[in-house]
Amino acid sequence: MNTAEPSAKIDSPVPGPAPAVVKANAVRWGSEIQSSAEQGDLKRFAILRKAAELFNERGFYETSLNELAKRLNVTKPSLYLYFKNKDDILLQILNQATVEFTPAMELAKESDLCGIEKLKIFVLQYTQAMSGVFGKCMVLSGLSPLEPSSREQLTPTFRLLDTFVRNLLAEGIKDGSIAPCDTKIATFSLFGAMHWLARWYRPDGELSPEAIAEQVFLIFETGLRNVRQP
Amino acid sequence: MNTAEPSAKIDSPVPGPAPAVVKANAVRWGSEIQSSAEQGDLKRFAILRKAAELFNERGFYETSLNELAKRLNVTKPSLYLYFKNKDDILLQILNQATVEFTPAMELAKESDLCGIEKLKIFVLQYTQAMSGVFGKCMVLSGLSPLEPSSREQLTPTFRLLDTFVRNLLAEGIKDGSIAPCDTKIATFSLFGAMHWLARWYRPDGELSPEAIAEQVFLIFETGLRNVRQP
DNA sequence: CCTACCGATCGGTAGG
DNA sequence: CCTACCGATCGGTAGG
Repeated sequence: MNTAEPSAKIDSPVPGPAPAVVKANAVRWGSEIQSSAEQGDLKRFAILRKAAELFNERGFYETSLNELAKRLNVTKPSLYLYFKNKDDILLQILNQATVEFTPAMELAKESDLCGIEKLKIFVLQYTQAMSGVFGKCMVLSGLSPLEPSSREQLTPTFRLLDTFVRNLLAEGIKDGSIAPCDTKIATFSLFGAMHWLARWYRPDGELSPEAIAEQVFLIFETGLRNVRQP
Repeated sequence: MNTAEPSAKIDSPVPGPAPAVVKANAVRWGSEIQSSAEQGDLKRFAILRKAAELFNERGFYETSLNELAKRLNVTKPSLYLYFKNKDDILLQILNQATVEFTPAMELAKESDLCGIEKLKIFVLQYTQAMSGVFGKCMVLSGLSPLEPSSREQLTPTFRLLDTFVRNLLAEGIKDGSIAPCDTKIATFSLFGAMHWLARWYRPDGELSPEAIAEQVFLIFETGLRNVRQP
């Protein structure tokens, strides 16, 4: 008797290809039949989501696969039907994180605005992506627990992310919307601020992710010094 | 049997450069005689330093005590003469980090400047402290690997650090040198930027810690938007 | 799909 | 006699 249906837990505010969630324990031959492949994807995603939650709460190394399995009401060997090993779980979490922050780059790129305005779009989108479970896991667990081979699989994406922002700053400096500055350090400062936010952000806080993102951008946009009253 | 005093306070007056570690097996009655207590302190600090380096390179969990001992040309049991356990090593590293960043608060507080100028002093000092091995370890390893009891021992200091900066911002807003903003988010953004820098900073890079610190502050002080050419 | 169990390696500590 | 340290091995637990 399997009372556990991990896919029933999924509620996905995911920008990416979030699988539509239906009650998986519903009529097996009802109007909304699912192929076993679809069910497998849902289960895989449920594991991914719960794993990210636990990694964020306790840390990657402090979370055992027995614990993860227990929280999903399955047994440890079941996890290996969907993932190669513990490393693979984190890798797929990080892959999901990249899926969720990629629109931030695309939306900024597609817009026909000046540098600082494009940066605003990016910062707002990216910060919100980092407030999700997968984004937070990317910030909190990072790539260091991964085996070198898994890490190398992700580095191109992160390098792209970095150069994207740096180019955006350079573009803004060129079009005059951004003050001349060290784009490398500005880029790192920006990511640092956004990632640090992901660290302490709690969904039950006072401010919404949108409001936080706007405040962060505002500080970087106009600075802290009061120009009117020096 | 534990002969080491894990709770022993770190008396090392070392904000920045570590004491030059001399070969302990050198001339026993040379001109520079050391008491066994002094030798013990030097050895303890040498372990601390090497541990921080390894934790920064590979991570806390990826570094075994055997590996640490090997790199110090001693055996693992020797480590337990100076530390209670692996947890205690990280705890003392973080204690050293707090010793190194505390002057940043004191110097800012002692100065008789306005809010934004005090903030400048703090940011410059703190960023440099974070570019040291102990500061980097604080950022990279963090408090999460610690047992709850060890973590609780440090949280007051970090809470103090946070409120210090937030109060500094409030002070600056009051004296008119800092533009009105959400001090909570500004504080987190600042720490995020400074900590992220510690993450990628390499001593062999182009820019000195001082130059980097100045750039970081400049971005937060004046912002990215070009006010002359809107 | 579960119970049971492995090979490897960890942190920590015994005796000499 | 004490300190520092070694070779050998402990119990416990991780991934699989």
